[in-house]
Parts: sequence; C-alpha cells; structure tokens
Amino acid sequence: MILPELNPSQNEAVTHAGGPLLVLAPAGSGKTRVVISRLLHLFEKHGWSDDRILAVTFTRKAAREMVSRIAESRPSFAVPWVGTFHSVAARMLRQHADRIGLPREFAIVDGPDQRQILRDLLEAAGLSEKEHDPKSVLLRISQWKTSGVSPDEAERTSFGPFRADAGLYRSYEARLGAQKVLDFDDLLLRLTRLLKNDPEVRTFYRNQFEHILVDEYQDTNAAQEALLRILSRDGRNVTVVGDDDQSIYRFRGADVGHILSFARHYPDARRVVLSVNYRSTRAIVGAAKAMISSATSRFDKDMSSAGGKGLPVVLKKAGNESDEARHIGLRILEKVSSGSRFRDQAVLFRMNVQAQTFSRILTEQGIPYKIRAGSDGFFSRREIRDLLAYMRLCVNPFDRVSLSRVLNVPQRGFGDKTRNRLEALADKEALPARRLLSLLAEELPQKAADTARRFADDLSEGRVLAEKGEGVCPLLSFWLERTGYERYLEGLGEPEGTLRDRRENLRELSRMADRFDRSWKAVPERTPAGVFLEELALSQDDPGDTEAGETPDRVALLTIHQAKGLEFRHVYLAGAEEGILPLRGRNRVDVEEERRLFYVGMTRARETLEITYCLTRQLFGKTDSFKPSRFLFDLPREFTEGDRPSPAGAGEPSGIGRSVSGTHSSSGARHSEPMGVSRRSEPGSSEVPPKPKIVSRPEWIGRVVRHARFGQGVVEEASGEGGDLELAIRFEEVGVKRLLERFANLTAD
DNA sequence: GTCCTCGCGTTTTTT
DNA sequence: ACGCGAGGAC
Repeated sequence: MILPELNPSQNEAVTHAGGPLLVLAPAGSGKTRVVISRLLHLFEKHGWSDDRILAVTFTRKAAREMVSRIAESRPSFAVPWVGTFHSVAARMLRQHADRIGLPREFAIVDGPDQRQILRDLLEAAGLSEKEHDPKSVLLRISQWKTSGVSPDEAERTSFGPFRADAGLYRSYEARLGAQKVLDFDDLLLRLTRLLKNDPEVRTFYRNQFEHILVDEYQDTNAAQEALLRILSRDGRNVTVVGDDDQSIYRFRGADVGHILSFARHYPDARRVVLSVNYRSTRAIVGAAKAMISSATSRFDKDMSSAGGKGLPVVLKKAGNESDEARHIGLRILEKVSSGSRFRDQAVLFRMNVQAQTFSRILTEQGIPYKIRAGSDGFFSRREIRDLLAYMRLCVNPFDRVSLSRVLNVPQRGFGDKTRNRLEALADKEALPARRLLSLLAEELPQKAADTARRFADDLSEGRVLAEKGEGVCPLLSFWLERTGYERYLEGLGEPEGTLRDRRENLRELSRMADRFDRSWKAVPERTPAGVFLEELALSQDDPGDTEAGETPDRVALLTIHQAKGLEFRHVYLAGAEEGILPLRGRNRVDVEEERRLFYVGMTRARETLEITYCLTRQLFGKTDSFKPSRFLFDLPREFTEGDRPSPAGAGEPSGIGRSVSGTHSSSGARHSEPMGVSRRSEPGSSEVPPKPKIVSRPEWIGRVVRHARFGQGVVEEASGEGGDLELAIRFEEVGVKRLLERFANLTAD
C-alpha cells in the first residue's frame, strides 16, 4: 500500500506488521492521521471485517472524532468497536451480564452519585465529612479497587482514620451490589475479572479482535492496563499511541509508567517515534523542547519543526492579573486587526478561577470569548439530575441514590425522619423502590402513608412505561407531568433568571430525548431509557459543546487541561508564576506533572505564543506577590524575547529534592535586575546532568512502613528522581511527608 | 421543615 | 471572595 503523504516514521507506524507497537506521538506530529491510516491499513491489508478491530480512546470526543475520520476516508466501514474504555467495557459486560449475575440493564453511577452514596454511608457510620472528605475517600477506594485490594485486605493494612475508610470501602461495595449498579472502575474491573475467570468469553474476544489500538496511552490507569493485557493476545496484537510528555492526569489515576515501561512489559515491542512537528514554528518547538527536556522521567525524544522559524516566544511581565488580562486583550485585538480571527486565539491558564478576570476584562474590551461550563454544567443542574433520577428509578428500581434524591422533590412532606426510616428499610433488604415505599407506608400516619403509596404507584406506572420501550420522551413527559415539576420550580421562589435557565435546561433535556428517540435503533433486551441513561452516564459532555455546525468567532478561555488535544494559531499562556504554574496546592506539588502541563500549554500554539506572569495577584480574597515560574528559566534566549525573569534566589520551594529553578537556566542569561545571587549556573555548565532512569514505582504504593520519628505510615506515591526513590508517605500523626527512601531508614511494618 | 449565619478551604477532570 | 456544610433558631 502506498502512503505517499506520510513521512518515514509515520509510514513505519502505519504499516508495522506483527508484534506490539508503541507509537510515541508528540504534540503536532500527525498522530490522528497515523492512527486512522493504521486502522485503514490493517483493514485493507488483511481484509478483516470491520468488527475485527478494537480502538479505544479515553474520551467520547476522541472516539467520535475517530469514527468520523474513518467515515470520511472510507464510508464503507462501520467500525463498530471504537469507543472509550468504559463504553466498550459496558458493552461487553452487558453482553455477558447473565454470567456474572448482573441484570442486563445494570446502571452506572457517576461522580455525584458516588459522593451521595458515600455521604449516606458516612452518616450511617456516624463519621463526619470533615475528617473523611467524600472525594478523597472515593479516591482512596478507587485506588484500592484498581490495585486489586479487597475490603478485607484494606481493613487489615489500614490504621487510624484509614481503618474507617476501609470500612466505608466495604459498605460502599455492598451498597453498589445491592443497588445492582456499577461505578466507572467496576466497568473495567468486572470485565477484567470475567475475562480472567471465564475462558469461553476470553477466547471469544481474543479471537474476535485481530488488533487492538489504544489512543492516549499515557493516560491509562492500572485497571485499563490490566484489561488491555487480558483482552489482547498478551499484547501481541496491540498498538498503543501516546506521548509521555503529555501525561497530565496523574491526579485521577493515570500512570505514565505504563507508556514508559511498555517495552519492558511487552517483549519485543517495536517503538516508533514521530519526531516532526507539523503544527508549530521552530521557535515554539525549540522553546517547548528545551523546557520539557528538563523533565526527569521521559523518553528522550528528538523533535523538529517542519515549519519556519516564526516569531520568538514572547514573555511578558504584568503588575497584577487585571493588567495581565488587559495586555492579552490588546494583543488579541492587534492580531484581529492584522487579519486573524478571534477563534484562532486562546488564553490558557492553570485554574478555572483565573477565567473570571479574563471574562471581566475582555468584556470591557469588547472581545467575544467562550468559557467552557465548569462544575455548574448541564448535568450537575438540579432540574436535570432530578428528572434523570426519576427515569433511572424506572430502569433500575433498586437505585437508592435516585430514590433518595427525588423522595421529597417536589415536596411530599417527607423530611429527614422519613428518609432515615426508608434508609433503614433499604438496609435490611434490597428491594425495589415501590416495595420500599409500600413498607414505609405501613409505618407512617394516614396522610403520609397515602402519599408514599401514590408515589409507589407512580413508580410502577413509570416502570411499565420504560419497559414498553416506546422511547424516552413518553417517560420524560410522564414524570414532568406527574410530578408537576414546572409548578415545583415556580414555587421555589428563585430569581427570574434562574427559573428561566431551569426551564430552558428542561427543554434541552426534552430535545435530547427527542433526538435520541428519532435515532434509536432497537437493541435486543435493552430499553430505550436504559440506553439513553447509559449514554448520558458515560458522557458528561455539555450539550452546548456538541452542537455541530456553527463555530462562533470567539476567543477560547481554557484551562490547560481543557486545551489538551486542541490547537490555535495564537496562544496566550497566562499566570506563569510559582504557586500557580507550577501550582502549589495544600498538600504538595508534583512539579513534574506541572512541567508537562506547561509543555502541553506551549505546544497548543501554531504561530505565536505569549507567556505572561504577574508580580502580584489576588487569589482567594487576598493579594499576594508571586515569583516568575521556574519553567520560564528553561526557555532558551534564542527562542524568546520580552521580559525574561531575573532569577530570585530567596524562597526556594521547601521540601526534599533539589529545586529545578536555576539549575537548568540557560547559562548565558544576563540578569538585568540582579536582585538574587545564588542561582546562576556556572558559565559553560549548560550540560544537563545525565537523565536519571525511570521512575514511577507502583510496587511501593500502598505499603505500610515505619519511620523512626513519624511512626507508621502508608506510601501514597513513589517516584524515582535522580536515582533516588522519593516516597510520599501518609503518617498517622503528622500527615503526608515526602521522603527519600535512601535517607528515611524505613522498616517494613 | 426551612431559613439563616458562621467558619473554613480553596487544582486540574473523564468515564 | 465565595460557596458549601454544619448547626441553631423559628
């Protein structure tokens, strides 16, 4: 097959035959094209039918893009097995649900549901949310689950407050089981377990998929990696594509170690590096390359730009965040007057709060912009969650979270007392909602009992409607009408605007249901509502985001995380300050991940890149002064211009391990304002110290150790830096400490 | 059962 | 600054 438009390494990645393949695809290296070309190449070369290849992505957006790109190239292919890890797993699990005692219509609980379950469990256990923050406990539970630690083991190896967390883990699992629902982790874990225990199913899929391709492999977590391994023929028929430098999701379990050690885990894996950047100018690539090369754990890749030299990366110092925004606004207008559009430009920052200043200032300057809805997105709106809860109860009557949510919405006169009674009944025995309500009715006074029975009847009616399978709209309308939801909203006494928004959201939900019903094709043994709800559960997409067609001419205001995978002609990377980027959180920072984040931000730019930093900034209500980001010192003079920061020696970040700042600053830098002294590199010492070998040491995580002074603790993170093993250990008494294993003198416990 | 006030903590986000 | 949760008042 002739692929004339591909460069040699792209071509190698596309045509590689046999054996595991790792494609290292840095920003702008034509990754998507290579992925699509490879899939088409495999189809054509082998004459496989279109269900013989599995392609997994991390986001639905990426999956959608893959599907449409394939369709563009070869409309004849359907490629049914393209999806997210979770959607693919859900599909396989439903297929074989009977083998593991799951109903085919098992529901999937999302983040807010999980949090609600945990809150209920905390209350039942008499624990406070203060000491057991639901989010962190869930994170902990997720770590336990993904690393294969059972509640029993967790209880054995935990101590202090974690003992209680382990107890919560046990009851959390029990409650999910009783409700016949799975969380996101379960989708992967249960499938992996099924494949492990059931040779028939395992053989079935291993035979079905001639080839498996994984995109954004640097974002895989342990559960996904385990699934990939068992689903594939021991990795023989696997292609993974990714970029270790763009791994920015460690906080949610991604382990860059998977991509870094791919060759170790999959013997005779072939590695192809796509090293030509077709996106950005030489200046941008040069600056980004220099800055990421100071990272400690990465593949040493070469990168070159296929473009022209371009304009230098501009560094700009601003007095405060308003000045910063005003400056960027003016630059945006300059670009527009010289022919660029607003939508060619993007402002990138570390934290969502930073968007507020830009929003205010850009409005003043008359610049159109768009901000992606954050946590107040469509699917976290009360009206949406309420109606979805009603619908979910009809698909899965065991869903306690949904029942509890709508118990008193609209008001039925059920308060805490009634709720507790209901919870107690549900604890005793797993029963469908209508049975629970009938039982409850027996304990209630006449009037309340009638209400409970009416509610139970409504639920039965809704259930019948859902089972009939005539679509989502009838079910939605049923609940809207039966609950008098509009009247309920009116009675809330909220401001006019809020009420209007809520009504508009409900209309949007109806439209979504309508669109779904129109395109709905019968799936054996599944109800439309079940499929609809699964689609929503697996996509927390803002519906506004997915509206196709028009692309309004607006500047994009994005966090760097949101910008991943996107590109813009002109990028403004704002807030390049110590404490912001790298961010200094309450706990500690993972400077390496922050560096990659900075890198991802830089590499979004095609033509121009401007990086700004503020001397002072108002954050959390008070004004503080900030120092320029250490990463700015890694940008070579050759590719930059403007306000190069002068190294300030004082106030190095505390903690063990050398600071990055200064160590790698370009040796020839002249310091216009030599206020600091110490941090200059010796002239001629521009040699970067030899790259330490990797890196992530997952085998340490979860180990219980004893320290002479701090006592007993559990290892939360482990990474090798400069040949040393650095551990983050949570101690019972003193909290999290970061220690070098070499010096800490730890004993196993 | 609902409203109000006080105090605290504050990343990043997908499925 | 601001929102959220806990706890008290009505």
